Amino acid sequence: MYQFTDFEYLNTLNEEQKVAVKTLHGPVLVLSGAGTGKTRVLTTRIAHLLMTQTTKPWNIMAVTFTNKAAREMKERVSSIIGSAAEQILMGTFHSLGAKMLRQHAELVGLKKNFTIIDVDDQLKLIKQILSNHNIDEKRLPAKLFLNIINSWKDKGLTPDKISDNLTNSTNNEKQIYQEYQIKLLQSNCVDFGDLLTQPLELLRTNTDVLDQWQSKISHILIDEYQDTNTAQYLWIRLLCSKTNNICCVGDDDQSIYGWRGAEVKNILSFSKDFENAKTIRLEQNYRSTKKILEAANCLINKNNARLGKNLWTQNNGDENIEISSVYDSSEEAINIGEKIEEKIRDNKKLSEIAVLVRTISQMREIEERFISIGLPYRVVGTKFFDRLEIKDAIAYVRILCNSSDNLAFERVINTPRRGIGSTTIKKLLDISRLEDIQLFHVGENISTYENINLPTKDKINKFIKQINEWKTLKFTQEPSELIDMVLEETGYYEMWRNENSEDANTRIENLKELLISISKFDTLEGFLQHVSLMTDNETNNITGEVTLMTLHASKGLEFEIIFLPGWEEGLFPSSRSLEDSGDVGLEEERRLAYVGITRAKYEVHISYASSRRIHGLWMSSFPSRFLKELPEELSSKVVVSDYNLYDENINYDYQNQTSNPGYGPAWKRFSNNTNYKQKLFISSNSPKIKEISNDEFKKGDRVFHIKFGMGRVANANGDKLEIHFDKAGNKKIKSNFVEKK
DNA sequence: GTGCAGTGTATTTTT
DNA sequence: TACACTGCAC
Ligand SMILES: Nc1ncnc2c1ncn2[C@@H]1O[C@H](COP(=O)(O)OP(=O)(O)OP(=O)(O)O)[C@@H](O)[C@H]1O
Repeated sequence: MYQFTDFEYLNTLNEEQKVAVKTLHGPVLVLSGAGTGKTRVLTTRIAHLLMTQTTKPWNIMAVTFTNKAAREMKERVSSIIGSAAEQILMGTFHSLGAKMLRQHAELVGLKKNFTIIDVDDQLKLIKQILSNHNIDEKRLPAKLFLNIINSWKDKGLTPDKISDNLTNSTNNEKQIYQEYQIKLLQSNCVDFGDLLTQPLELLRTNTDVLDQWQSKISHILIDEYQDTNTAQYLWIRLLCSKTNNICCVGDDDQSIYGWRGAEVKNILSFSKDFENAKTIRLEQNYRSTKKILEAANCLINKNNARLGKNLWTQNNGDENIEISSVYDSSEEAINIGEKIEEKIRDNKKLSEIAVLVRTISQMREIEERFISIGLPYRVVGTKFFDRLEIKDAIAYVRILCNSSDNLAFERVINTPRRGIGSTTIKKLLDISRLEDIQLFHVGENISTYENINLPTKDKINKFIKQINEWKTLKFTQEPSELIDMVLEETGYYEMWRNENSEDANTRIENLKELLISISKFDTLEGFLQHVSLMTDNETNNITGEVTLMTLHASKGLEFEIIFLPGWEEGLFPSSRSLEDSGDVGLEEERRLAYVGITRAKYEVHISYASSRRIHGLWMSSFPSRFLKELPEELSSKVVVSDYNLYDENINYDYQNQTSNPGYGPAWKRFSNNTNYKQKLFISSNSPKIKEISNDEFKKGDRVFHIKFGMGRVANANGDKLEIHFDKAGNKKIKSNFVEKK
């Protein structure tokens, strides 16, 4: 027997956490709010399972939401138990699924070296199928089918399980799905959804495989359980049904992937799904200050579909949530930049500051601002591997590793230009489809086909010959050297060099960067298997950089200071979300806001702009309804510019947006507004809107503000004034926006 | 088969 | 705005 007192890592836990960690058998659910130490429970529990010798590292399967999270968890576990942590099966559902699938690939008709394709390739494949069916894409866009197929996969539905009442049979959805799967199989490819459905099918239809895995895995641990989908749920149910040793942690209020098939009901019905489950609720938040936590609780309380919880903290801190109203997105970026510079002067670490946005498109302007003021930053989740030149290069890797990969073949055959144009490619595709052979083999036997002219055949032969030569070199050459050679010999580098532009140079640099990441792998196959699942860029943040990312990507992370720009109706909550899913969509948006706020330890800075450019048009925007849902007494309002049109208390008809006064392109109204041109001048020419007025303000002064009218200075601190307005209440305003009266 | 001009449409979030 | 797609001239 062991003694609990021996395990000093348990001292870092509170009593409830200890219960969760020490319950080593049976189903355990830790359901609790943000920052209550759920992830810490999971990490410590893994260590405890090993320290108590309850099981072996290779018998543990731990599922995280991102690969990065898996890496971090592995690091933390090994800091407790040492290098044995390496042997734990740890990763995302997708990466673990891929692992299982590679082991048993032949059972589902794949080869071990199958390629994982991305959404772009999925779409290309569907487009090909639709055009074979003469389906008019204007009427039924490929995207529609993509969404349907993906959502079926999220539910773990293979084509044979699609019953007719699930489909709109006139659109042939089921048949398209079937053909899509056949094409994938022929290319020896899988998509992301397959990494869940195929392993599930594997376990469902092969009892010996199921047996083997059930005996292998003694304990399953899952983080962020609220964002699992049906396919994932079914998979882990099968895996753990023998031992029932499953421990899930999550928070129903942080479920933000419903649009991707995540089912909150998985976490809500855990104790029904797993008999004798122990449910543990943690209530102490260790991350945020009282004010932040209360504001977040108050907001999430507006959701109806939730369990509800008590959260408290001992962390004091007197910073209110700061809500800034700005004129437009450019001023917003400037403002964030200034605030961060202030933090630098206060000796805050840049690595403890993050800007969380709703949409990726918001990032650009902020990035540009950071660049122009020389502020170091990093973007999490931008996909290096999504760039055109990287995809081209990877397509070469793909065809060298898996010659069946039709999509890679198609991408590469005329890149760079070889004089094999769309007509020829169409002929090759037709042959491939009619004779049911891979494009590459069509190419290999090109001389036997009649309807292609000789010069073209020569070009194709030459291309195939090149590929085959490189394939033999795979065994002798370093992977990165080989790809460097491929890019040189194909003339791919040259194609960009000839362009001789700034853009082309960056592309060549990116390719060099790619070679560096390839060189970290022993084989091209190894690289390829990782690259399709890799999303987070590895940049370590030791130098100290501000982090810029989407709210979705921020899940599970924490920072001292958080900026949340773009809290405007339409953007956040996103109008698309409301249109598509109504109240359900709204509640998910609100959870997203909750996630955003609860990332902060000490400070939250929210901002909203009156005007934002959408599709190149200036649109006026109203403050997000979420602002009203934050407690008044916990927030401080800052008016950054006196040209902003609304404050967050404006009466706005959320149900019927177009009925609101002034709704529509802002230029309509602004064109009649003399301030408009003046404002444009200021925002485009002056890097900082900071013409400190010479007027000294002191407590008690009467002042006038263009929007809030008359008021009296309640507090003056340099150019920062706190003013009691006669009509508009208390506001924090910079002195250059008010006049002394 | 290639290149370019003109048109239309889209931005929600990701493994 | 910005990029993907189409149609046309060479
Ligand atoms: N018992 C504890 N005592 C002190 N600090 C703790 C304790 N448990 C966790 N923490 C700290 O609290 C913070 C939040 O922990 P953790 O990330 O595990 O929470 P979480 O519940 O997973 O949060 P979220 O749901 O927001 O992702 C971390 O900084 C962690 O180090």
